[in-house]
Amino acid sequence: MYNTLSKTKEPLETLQPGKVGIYLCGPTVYKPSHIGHMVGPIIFDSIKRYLTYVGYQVTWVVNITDVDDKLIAEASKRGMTMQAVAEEMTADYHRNLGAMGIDTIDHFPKATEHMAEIIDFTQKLIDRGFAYEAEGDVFFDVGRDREYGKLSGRSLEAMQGEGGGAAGRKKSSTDFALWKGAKPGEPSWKSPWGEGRPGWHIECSAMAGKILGESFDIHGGGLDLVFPHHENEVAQSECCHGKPLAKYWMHNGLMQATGESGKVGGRSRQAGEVGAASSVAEGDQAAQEAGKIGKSKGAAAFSELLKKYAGETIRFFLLSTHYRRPIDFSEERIDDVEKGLDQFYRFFERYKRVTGEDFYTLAAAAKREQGEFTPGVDAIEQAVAEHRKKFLEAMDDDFNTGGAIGDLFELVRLLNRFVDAEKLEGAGKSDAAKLAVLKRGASVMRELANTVGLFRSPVQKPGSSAGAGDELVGKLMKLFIEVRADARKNKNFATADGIRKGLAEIGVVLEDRPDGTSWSVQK
RNA sequence: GGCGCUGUCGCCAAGUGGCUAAGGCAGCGGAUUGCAAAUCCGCCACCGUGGGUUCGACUCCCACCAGCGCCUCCA
Repeated sequence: MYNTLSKTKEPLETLQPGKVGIYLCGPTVYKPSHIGHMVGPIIFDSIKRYLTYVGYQVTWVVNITDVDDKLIAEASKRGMTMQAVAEEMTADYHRNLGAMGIDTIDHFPKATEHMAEIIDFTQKLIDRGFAYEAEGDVFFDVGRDREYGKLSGRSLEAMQGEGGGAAGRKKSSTDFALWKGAKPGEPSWKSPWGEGRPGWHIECSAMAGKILGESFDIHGGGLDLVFPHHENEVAQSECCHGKPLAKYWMHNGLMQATGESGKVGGRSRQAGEVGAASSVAEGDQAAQEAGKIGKSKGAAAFSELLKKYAGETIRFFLLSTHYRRPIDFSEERIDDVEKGLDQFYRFFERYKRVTGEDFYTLAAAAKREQGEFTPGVDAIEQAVAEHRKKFLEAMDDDFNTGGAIGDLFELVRLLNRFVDAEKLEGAGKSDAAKLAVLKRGASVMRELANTVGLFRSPVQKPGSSAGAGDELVGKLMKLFIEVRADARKNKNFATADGIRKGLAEIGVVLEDRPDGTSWSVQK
């Protein structure tokens, strides 16, 4: 796996044998989550599943930052208490995770529920000389940390800023707040330094330390958090405990909003070479349109996206590329991915028609070593074994879900080909031995998909399900199909095609098979 | 300006110092079908540009070009 700290891939060697502790930076709950917030959770949900499959016992923590300047601002804007805003957005976040099938997170610590730990942590840093109080604020003294900058690869000299609003009280502009004194009317907690609230980074250090220990295995987050958030976490935690915070740092690429402004940005940059200063603002504006989702004003709430796409579609979309790579977000792209996904869903339906069994509840190996696949005499089993191997190799190489999914596609095609070649579909065909081969292949598919949290249950696509489950609709469709079958029998194809065409226009697709006609609702 | 990432088929996207550079979407041809749909088969890439290292590079190094991120509170 790739480690931001060393900038190389390293083998996973856990602190405790067989156990992995993961801390992922969660959201600051001041606004509804957008798709960018789902990237980390989806990736780490898959990583946890995979590591569990490989044989580790994984503890995964995602924090909820529910006290923050932005939250205070949002609360006053909406005339609510900070707590009410936080609760509303936390609920939104949980709904989104649920829709995504992310149910492997073990702990969701909240900053406001860990004030004692945060204050204690801050006090320790003061006691050890790494932090200082100034008029009710407490700052981390960056100058005291020799290793500061090791994660993000920055030198202190290179970082000069004006120090924000608290410049006057800081020893150095690079110092950051551990504790902020409260202004009148702001939510606050009692502390040795007066009423106040925690700074941005401290809650992660305090809660990670409490749940996972002073040192743990993997710390994750978006690439944009490397600096300053993670750098500061490292600084305060390692100065406080005198030992490494996390052994591995994993950072996911950011979701980008696509826009036609890419060219505009390029042009203004070229202009900037001539008149350096003047074009900066221009460039920034272009970046807002084409840049990452987090800064894009048009970032739709994730819950809106879920009205259009199934959670699994989004998951598949994100998993289809490598986690460290930035992804451009556009609905066309998700549409494409969804079409590919349909290939799997159709196979699962076909599987049921052929074997009479449900793919989703198919028994499969839960652990890697249990699944070692010994091919039988059929050539197809050789191929299944190879795909399993390739899939696992891809996942072993820095969780390459994109490559792994490619193998899944090859696996479906293999299985489809087998059904075709052996003519397993159709009335009266039930060669038990061949069916057993199919089942073994499908169970490998089941096993592999489980490792990344895919195809866990049948998906209802938004927009395509309207009425489909309705009993009356079912009866009507049955009637249509019978009438049409009659027409076909009498070679009255004009009528038959007319029915099919008419239904297609209202989004119902008929498929004629040797053993009958099936129907489904398209989006 | 500093630190870093990326550039592979029309679009998306794996991957490798040397045998056929995955896969998906789109497209084209075929099998199948009364016609479709679905499925299967086949076709569709001189790996940003220019140097260098090497017996050999798309893969390593350098330069350049293009796009992108971070540089104090965005996952």
